[in-house]
Amino acid sequence: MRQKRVTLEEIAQAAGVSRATVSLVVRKSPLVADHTRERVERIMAEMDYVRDIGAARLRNNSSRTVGVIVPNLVNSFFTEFLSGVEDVMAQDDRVVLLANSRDDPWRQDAILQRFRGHGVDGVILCPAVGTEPQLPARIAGWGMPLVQALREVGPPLDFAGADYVAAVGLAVRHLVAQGCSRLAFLSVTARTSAREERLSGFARALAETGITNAGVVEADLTWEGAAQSAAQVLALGTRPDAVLCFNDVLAAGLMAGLRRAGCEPGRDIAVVGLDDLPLAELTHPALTSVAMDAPRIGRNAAGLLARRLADPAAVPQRDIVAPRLVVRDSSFQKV
Amino acid sequence: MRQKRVTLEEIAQAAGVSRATVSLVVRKSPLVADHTRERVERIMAEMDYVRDIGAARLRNNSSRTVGVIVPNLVNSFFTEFLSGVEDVMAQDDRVVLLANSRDDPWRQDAILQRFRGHGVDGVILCPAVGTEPQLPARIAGWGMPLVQALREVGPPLDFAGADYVAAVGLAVRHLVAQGCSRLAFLSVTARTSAREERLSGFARALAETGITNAGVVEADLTWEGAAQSAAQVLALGTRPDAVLCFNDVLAAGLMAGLRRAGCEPGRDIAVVGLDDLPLAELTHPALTSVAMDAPRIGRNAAGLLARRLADPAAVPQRDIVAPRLVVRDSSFQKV
DNA sequence: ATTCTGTTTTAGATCGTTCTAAATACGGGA
DNA sequence: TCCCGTATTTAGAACGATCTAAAACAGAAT
Repeated sequence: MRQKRVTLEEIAQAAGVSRATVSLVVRKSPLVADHTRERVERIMAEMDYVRDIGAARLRNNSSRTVGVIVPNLVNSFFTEFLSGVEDVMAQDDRVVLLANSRDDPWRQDAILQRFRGHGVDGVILCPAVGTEPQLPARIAGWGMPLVQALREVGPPLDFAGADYVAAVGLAVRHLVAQGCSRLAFLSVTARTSAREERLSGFARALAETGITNAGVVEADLTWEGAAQSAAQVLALGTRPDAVLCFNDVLAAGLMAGLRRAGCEPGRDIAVVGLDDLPLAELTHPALTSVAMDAPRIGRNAAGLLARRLADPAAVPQRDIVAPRLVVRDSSFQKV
Repeated sequence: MRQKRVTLEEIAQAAGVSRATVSLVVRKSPLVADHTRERVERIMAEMDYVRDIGAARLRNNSSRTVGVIVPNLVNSFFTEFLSGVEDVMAQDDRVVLLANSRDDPWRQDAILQRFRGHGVDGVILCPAVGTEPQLPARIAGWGMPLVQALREVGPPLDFAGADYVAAVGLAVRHLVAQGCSRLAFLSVTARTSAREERLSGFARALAETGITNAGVVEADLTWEGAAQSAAQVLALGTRPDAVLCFNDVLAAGLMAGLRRAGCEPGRDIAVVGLDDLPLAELTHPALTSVAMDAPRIGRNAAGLLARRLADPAAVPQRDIVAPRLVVRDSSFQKV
């Protein structure tokens, strides 16, 4: 039932030339004479030849395949990121092997081994929570080019991300301009570089503006978790008049929780998210957020990996996208 | 710089056995003696051996790789579906090649060729809008096992989807129970099997309940497109008191558009979505929707493909998940 | 005709695995 | 001791491409 594919040999036979010549045609080498190239190409088209990339890789060690590991396929930030990666890779005639680590370093390890077995040319990794800092070095030891994205462990290497310190700064300054003076931060339990960065951005922005830190509350990274944390937010020592959230998912959950508690977000308290997911437009009130252009980060990551593949010795590079404040209704109090 | 990998040959050398024996160990064949197996396995671990699946495929024709083609990575219905697929495939020690057709049949063709070149064992396809009905036959001609998901073209073959006819029925009956009597349907411009199924479900449900069809409006499958269609909905010959939408994204957009037009959804008019995306909880009012369990459909699709790979001659099977009505606030009028 | 260019083409080895078919080892039983 | 069956191991040929180094072929200059 399973067909066997047309091979170089068969094309060669049909065209009356050698395998090697056909191979040159496939790879668009300038060495072959025009008339031969034409004839061979015609025959390839007629016989529906498809080059076996696996076999090619065995010989020349390039599989035109890259692995992408994300911790999650539900949060649309990751899927938009993924979309950007896939986009560039497809343009470059590469294929994406996708895997979901579910934020589990153990699964992540298994995935890496699987990718290794499949001979990927390189990997784009958003490291799972709890990833050991030595991982990038270990991967390098395998001779596997690596780009980290969105999150990062270990010493600085190729990395594509967003400037969350600046993002938090934008948000804080906006809230201050709205007249807020007691800011809280809704953080997450999961320890990632993304979390540290936002927290340190928050501390710095408060210092720069001289505004009161009303406290930091932690929630599980789910809508429900955030909704439940509303009570803690309201019970903080100094009652905040604005809450900056780790991301839009938490912000949306928090708003729902606040309203349940009889506190109307956007009127009684300002709420600002980070990432500007599409859902920011759908919440009520519409959520003020800081846009990070996830697809762009994905494209950057793909670009970095391409660069690294082209020149394994290149000096490490970091591509950081700038944030953009998107003002909606959730931060308009005291109109 | 690029390391060369440890090969069977090297392991064989170190263990003082032949390549063939090591290969048997790798594949967990019962043929090897226990003491040899142990020794070889120990050495493999020590030397960090990783089997080259590409090379293996070249010989035995199974790459443990499957392609997945989705038309879109933004709509979370597709990404949840994808997540289900990836889940099962990972369990089964298979790897997912992901590609985004962007609903473009031409791109879709290019992707299929690329997958072919990579020697995927099979493909899960959600056909792009405008896909020719002969495509499944063509793919079969290549000897490439295929499962269609969510949408479908050509004669019935392996397919994983949801029962949208029933889903629409649930929604209509719910609206009728709420006292609605003039139903409109907000459809999409893109012609897919998914669209036809919902429309015919709508027609059938109206016939069964004897309710007035207030008309069908078409919108682009975007939040903005739906918002703009609100005017058309309100201008229908018979003014509808409920609108059933192609999916939640359209429903959310429509609600925004209605409110802009001074018509409060959930009070002046009922709105019901399909799919029950996470966003249904975030809209205001919270959106009544019919849940389709996208990850489950993904798992089904993966299961169907696994079955087909195991037995290429198996009779075609269709896995259809049942819908579940989730009542929220957008359909509670006349409380 | 011969030598010398430069352009095209090619035979054959090679990548790392699996398959086939056959070889070898090990225990009895005759 | 020899033979036979079962359990284990193996040599060598695949798989389909690419690489290397060399061969064949042109045309021009001698």
